[in-house]
Amino acid sequence: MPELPEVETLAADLRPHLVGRTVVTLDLRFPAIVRYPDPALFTELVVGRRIEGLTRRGKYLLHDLSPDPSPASGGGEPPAQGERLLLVVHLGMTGQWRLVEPETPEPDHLHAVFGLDDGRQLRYRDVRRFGRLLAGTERELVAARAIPRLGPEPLDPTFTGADLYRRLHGRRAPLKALLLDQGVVAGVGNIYADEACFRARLRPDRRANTLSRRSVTRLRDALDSSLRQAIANRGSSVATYRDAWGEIGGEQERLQVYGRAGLPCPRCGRPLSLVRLAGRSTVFCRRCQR
DNA sequence: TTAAATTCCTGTAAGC
DNA sequence: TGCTTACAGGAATTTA
Repeated sequence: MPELPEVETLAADLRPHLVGRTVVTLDLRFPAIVRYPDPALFTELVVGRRIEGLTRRGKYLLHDLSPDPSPASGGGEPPAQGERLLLVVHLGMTGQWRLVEPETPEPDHLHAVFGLDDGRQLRYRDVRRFGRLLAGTERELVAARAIPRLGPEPLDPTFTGADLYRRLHGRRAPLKALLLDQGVVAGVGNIYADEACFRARLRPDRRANTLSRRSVTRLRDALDSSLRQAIANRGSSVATYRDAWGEIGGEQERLQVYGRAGLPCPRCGRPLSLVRLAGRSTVFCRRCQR
């Protein structure tokens, strides 16, 4: 599933190809994949705009669009904070965002095709349709609750153990449930929540309010190293994740606990346990994680 | 406000 | 072989 490292890989790969391109056509095969605004308005907002930037926030891909459909050369002042016009893509579980030549055969479950001014196509494909497309200004999307308030970026150097501790203390939910809460920290999903808990040697079912400051600092560092290693390996392809070129990542072979229930713990060799937590399968070592 | 449960969605695999 | 069932899970929504 696409989590922070997978979305980061997509953004970095696509950025040099997309920045400067203009969206000239949009073929919405499954209009309900557009969650905001309505599909007609979405099309109106996106078609004719130039893509001026591509960034990631949490698990969201943010495409900055030119403020004017037919921008005068030279450009004006950059938009005020919150006024950036964005094309937003969230991949959900099985979403794929690919840049292809137009003659590339069409796969099943293709929901949107964006034609670019260089002839290539940006295709949104999503078997389970948990993903979504949105467009609007940053301010508008948040005000309309089309995008939730997101917690800090775990790889931001200003995100400290003390910061995470403040967000966890007083919460009685299991640690894992809070790591999955995008309002606590953005971009972490089931894979890297389990990996970070293992690295930090913390049981994922520990009540968050029982964690010491020291443990939470270890957890912050574990999140950082798990996510950075995954980015270095171009993400995990555990199910249907593919990069912008349709290729798989390399991190799935290096995961220490996710998907390895019953297999030996990489640290102590005892079989890894499987439990259900926050509605998610959760794998951890009963001996190494306390 | 918080926590837990429910819902959406379809391919895959297990069981009979 | 063919059918049924459980399972995978991000996050919005609902319930307590």
